[in-house]
Amino acid sequence: MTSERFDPSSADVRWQAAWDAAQTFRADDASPRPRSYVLEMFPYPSGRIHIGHVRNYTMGDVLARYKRMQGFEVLHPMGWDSFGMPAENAAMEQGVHPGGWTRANIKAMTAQLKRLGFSFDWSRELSTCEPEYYGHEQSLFLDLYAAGLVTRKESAVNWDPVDMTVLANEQVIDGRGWRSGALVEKRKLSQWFLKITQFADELLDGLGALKNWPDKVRLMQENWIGKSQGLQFTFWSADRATEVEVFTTRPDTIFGASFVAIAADHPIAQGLAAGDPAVADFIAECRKGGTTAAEIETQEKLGFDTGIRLVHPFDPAIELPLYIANFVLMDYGTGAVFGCPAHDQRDIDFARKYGLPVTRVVADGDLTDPVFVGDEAYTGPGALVNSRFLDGMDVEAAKAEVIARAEQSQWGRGTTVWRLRDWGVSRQRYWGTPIPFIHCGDCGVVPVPKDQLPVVLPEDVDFSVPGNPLERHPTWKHVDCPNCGKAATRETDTLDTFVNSSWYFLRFASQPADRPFDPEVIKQWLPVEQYIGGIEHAILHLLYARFWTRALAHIGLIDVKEPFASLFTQGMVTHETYSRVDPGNGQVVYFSPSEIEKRAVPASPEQAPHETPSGIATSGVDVTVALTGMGIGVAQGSVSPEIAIPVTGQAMKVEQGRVTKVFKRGTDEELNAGRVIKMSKSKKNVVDPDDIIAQYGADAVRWFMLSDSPPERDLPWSEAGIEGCGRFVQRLWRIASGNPQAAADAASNPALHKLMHRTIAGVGADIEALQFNKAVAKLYELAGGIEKAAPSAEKIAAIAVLPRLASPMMPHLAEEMYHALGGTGLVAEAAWPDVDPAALVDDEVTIAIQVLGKLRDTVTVAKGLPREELEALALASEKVQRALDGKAVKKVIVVPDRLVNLVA
RNA sequence: GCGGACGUGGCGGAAUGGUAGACGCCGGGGACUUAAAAUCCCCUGAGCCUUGCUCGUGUGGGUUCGAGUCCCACCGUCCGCACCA
Repeated sequence: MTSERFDPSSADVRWQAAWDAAQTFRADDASPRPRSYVLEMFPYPSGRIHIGHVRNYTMGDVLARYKRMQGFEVLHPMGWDSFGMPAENAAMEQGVHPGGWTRANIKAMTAQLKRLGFSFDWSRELSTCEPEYYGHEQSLFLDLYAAGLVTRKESAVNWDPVDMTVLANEQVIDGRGWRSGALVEKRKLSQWFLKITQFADELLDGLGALKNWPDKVRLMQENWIGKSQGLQFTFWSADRATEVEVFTTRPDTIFGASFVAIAADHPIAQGLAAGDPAVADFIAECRKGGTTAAEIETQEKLGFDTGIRLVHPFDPAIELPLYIANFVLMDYGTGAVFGCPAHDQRDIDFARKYGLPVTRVVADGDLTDPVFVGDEAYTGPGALVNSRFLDGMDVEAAKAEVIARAEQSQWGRGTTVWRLRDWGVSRQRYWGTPIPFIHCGDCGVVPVPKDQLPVVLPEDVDFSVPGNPLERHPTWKHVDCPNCGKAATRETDTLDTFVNSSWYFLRFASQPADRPFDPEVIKQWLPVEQYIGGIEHAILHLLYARFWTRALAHIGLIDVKEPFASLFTQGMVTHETYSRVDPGNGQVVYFSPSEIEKRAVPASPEQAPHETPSGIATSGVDVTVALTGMGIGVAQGSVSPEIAIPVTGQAMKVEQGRVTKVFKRGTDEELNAGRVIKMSKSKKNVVDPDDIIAQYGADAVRWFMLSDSPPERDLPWSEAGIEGCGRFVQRLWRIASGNPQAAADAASNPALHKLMHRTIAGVGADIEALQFNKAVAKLYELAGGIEKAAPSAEKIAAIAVLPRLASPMMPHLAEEMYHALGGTGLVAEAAWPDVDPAALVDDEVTIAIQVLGKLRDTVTVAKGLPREELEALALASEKVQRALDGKAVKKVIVVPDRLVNLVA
């Protein structure tokens, strides 16, 4: 019972229902099978599934399905990272409730995901905005608080005085709120922090064990944590009235010091400013500087000599001027440094500008002259010079010596400074996890008792006025103090949404109603065997999740320390862009590539004004791209003339097949074929997954996501590419439905037998290595091999194995093929085919014969032929003799079963 | 500026130091068809004096019997960080 064509529109839903009915993808905690936890980063419910999600989840799905076929009990869950700002923005813009908006989005996106046939265990679906999730998060937060890992401290935030809200750094544009346009103020607020710095060392050391993480991500985290070892010590003025604590990673260069500099925000600078308007002016000048990358780069080094002189710790006779400098950061180290211009580029820039001494203390080869020439600091290795007792030591020895002496004389100590800050988790926002604390006039900050959890976010809130709706809710924040019973108020800050995503992988593994998770169940699933997501989460999300896992292990709730054994960061899905500068207002207008089709039209109206564009390129006529005229003065919805762009970039208007106008290059009407970039609404180059599933079926879309580009690189979307995938789906279907009867006397086909087993082994290895593009190529080869083969038992066997090989990637088609071939049950539950190791061994090999490293001939011989025979065969070749041209062979390189290279 | 990745046909890309361009897309030719779609077959890096030869993996050097692959320098593209003491 087979139809001519595979019809995804009926097959997809049919098999999705079958998997559902059989509970195929339900992970069983009680299963005797070994465990495999495959996880993709869960999405924010923005409204629509993006093609990038499709790529991400397809990769995870292939691995999860393959692992299941390999006999693993697979946990492959899906859920929603559903707290966050877009819901509040929608509430303000559209007058809807954040919860309603979010839940409607989840519903729509769930339907989209189901259309793709992903093998998710939907019974474990979770949504972080529901009390069933965030209530447990509050409980964990209280546990961390009890363990001393949560603190409250004053911290500066970006405050938008019009919207009455705190802004993230990314929301501050040119010093103004992105929505209100109001000048942003720095405000000090008492905020909640998680003590991630307490785990800085562990988080850094732990990276070393994450062998299956991309080096790039480990390096980014390492830099983010930013460990620096050095010496912290105090400079005093001769009269002991001023002391400046500095930190340096180069204590060895202490005899090259020529100034001390403090940040504009440093207490000493602030103190001086109070009594001296000139200092105050200078500090104001420093603050003016922008904070963007480009501004910092071009910013000049500025300094202000305070007039204060500090004495050198090793010799009171040496005095150093104390400057206030704009390049010193208050929030790193101690907010003060000593400058050694000869060996630090920043310091030499500063010293040259203010005429300070530049003394060489590390020899650059034979250069030992104390007078340092030039404007480029020497930061390389060398021996200490001009440094008294340090002379002759190498840099490392000198560092150790200075630290030892400082500690002995008690004016300094060896120390470690981190770039990593404690994690501020307070958000003055409505749509987040309420922080479970109560402020009492008498008792201070009191944790909400666990039996009163969850602290539920009220739904009846008002977004018509700016500010945090929790603040002005009539009843919500008013509670009695759990401690003394007096009237008190709830904390109205909510948790950073990164907290939600810092432990969701635990809740997926185990979700009892009465506690966050069951440690015994966690033990059998964690760590996640393979985590897949975007590189944009290389630092924050992945660092926070690692921290939470360690913190929970630290307080004994779990005993896994690293949540993700392997990490894979996939590339983006890109698409071409088309744009044009609108001559009217000078703004760039984008056109959707979906409106573009290739066709030939005359290159100019002059050339052939009445030619009808045909589908055929003829010589002398440019191949052009025709674009319907959305956005070029044509009202949407009307019948548009077309805009055609020849490959050279010149655009023309085509009406009813006639070129009526040319948008000349170099004029203000030029139309540009832009770069291939990430899909984005504003560039009008998005492709909606629903549209392409409807057109080609889920399997073709999945297959495209895996084809061609290596998964870590960007994948360029193309219409031709997805069409090719659709064709391959049909091709496989024809193979399976073609009824390949082997004639009784048909010759056997050992080559196909080998190809089949090579493919089974290769596809499996490629999937495990996440090299899906290679697995795809191997399946194409097997399909081609089967099609070319004459009827034989091997051909029947190869066809029979095809559904199982295709199942992880094209699950709906695979089920259909499996049943067409008489399979019972579900191929999704079938075992991955066995490999015959004997079939992987070739008994014949092709030997390359080279002369002087250049290929001259090949011979096919039995495997394992001895060297002498290979050599003789090589010399017997006519082509080789011609290449040798009578020259004597001086040397023969033989690589058995591979090649012979004759050196003449 | 610092750190990292990458550079192979018209395009996406294959290639444990050992036959460069697997596989796919595009393109060309043919078969089938009244015709089209679909499908199938063949060709498809460049050049040439075409039984074959020469050149060819960003550029220039090097190591090697042999380099897309290893080393050095440079050019270009992309990404991350950013005055971190």
